[in-house]
Amino acid sequence: MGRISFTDENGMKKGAWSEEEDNKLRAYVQRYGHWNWRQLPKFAGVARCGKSCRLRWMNYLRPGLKRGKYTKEEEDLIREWHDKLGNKWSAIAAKLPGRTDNEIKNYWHTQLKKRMKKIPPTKNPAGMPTEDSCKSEANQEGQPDISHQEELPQENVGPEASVLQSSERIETSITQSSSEMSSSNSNWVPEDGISSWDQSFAEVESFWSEPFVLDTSYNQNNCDLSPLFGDQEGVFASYSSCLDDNNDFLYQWIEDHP
DNA sequence: AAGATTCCCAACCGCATTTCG
DNA sequence: ACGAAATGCGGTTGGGAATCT
Repeated sequence: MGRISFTDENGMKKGAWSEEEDNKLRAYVQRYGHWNWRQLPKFAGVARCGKSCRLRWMNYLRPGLKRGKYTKEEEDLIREWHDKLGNKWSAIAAKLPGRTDNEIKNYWHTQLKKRMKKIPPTKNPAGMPTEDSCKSEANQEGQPDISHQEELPQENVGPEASVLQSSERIETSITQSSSEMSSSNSNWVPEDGISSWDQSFAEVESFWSEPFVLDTSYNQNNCDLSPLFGDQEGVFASYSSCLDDNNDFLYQWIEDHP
């Protein structure tokens, strides 16, 4: 399914993603995170714009995504939260782990919207604001949008905490943590004590200039980077391990705080 | 069997918001 | 404080698959 792929006037590929492109993007993001979507496609060896890569990762390649039919519970949740929040798809998606905003949006338009015509809208039990009032109230007087009100536990310290402090958006934290770890939080130091990211980056620069080689033996929890980085492997291994831990933590936290 | 229509969903686009220098 | 760049969000579109006639 999807659109026929083609190359635009800037040499950027558009339309449906090929398996090869998916593999390149997946392998790259799983190893190094999305430190900068704009630059990422260049390093990942994908002829796509950053925006397109981000979308593909978020909606299709990201680990932990559920696919297929919606359960009754999920359907009820969507109805309930759409009632409260309106078309705040990303906020609704945050309530359904494993589902993307795009997916929920599509589901709403193709399934629930039709059915809602048959079923009268559910009465708002707690007098929650309607879509419109929610919108206006949330944006007044500097109040954060309701979709961004979740906060993470205070007791978090260390690299994770500094990342989390930089973002109050839980749903953003899930997917953005790795990029912030490296780009926004540039003072973060890998566990092995190597303090200069730039230095390390420069030392392995040859990697970036080499054509991308898909490592099919890649294992998220046990990736052997030695063929690529030699002695620098530790930098990236600890970096990627930190990213994984951070993501796991966030996913777990969301599970525990529906 | 084949053409028409509808459904579904991946992907694009434009705008808003956030971040950074 | 300001502007540019990066990122995120929601609406819309395009096209393959499924269904209907």
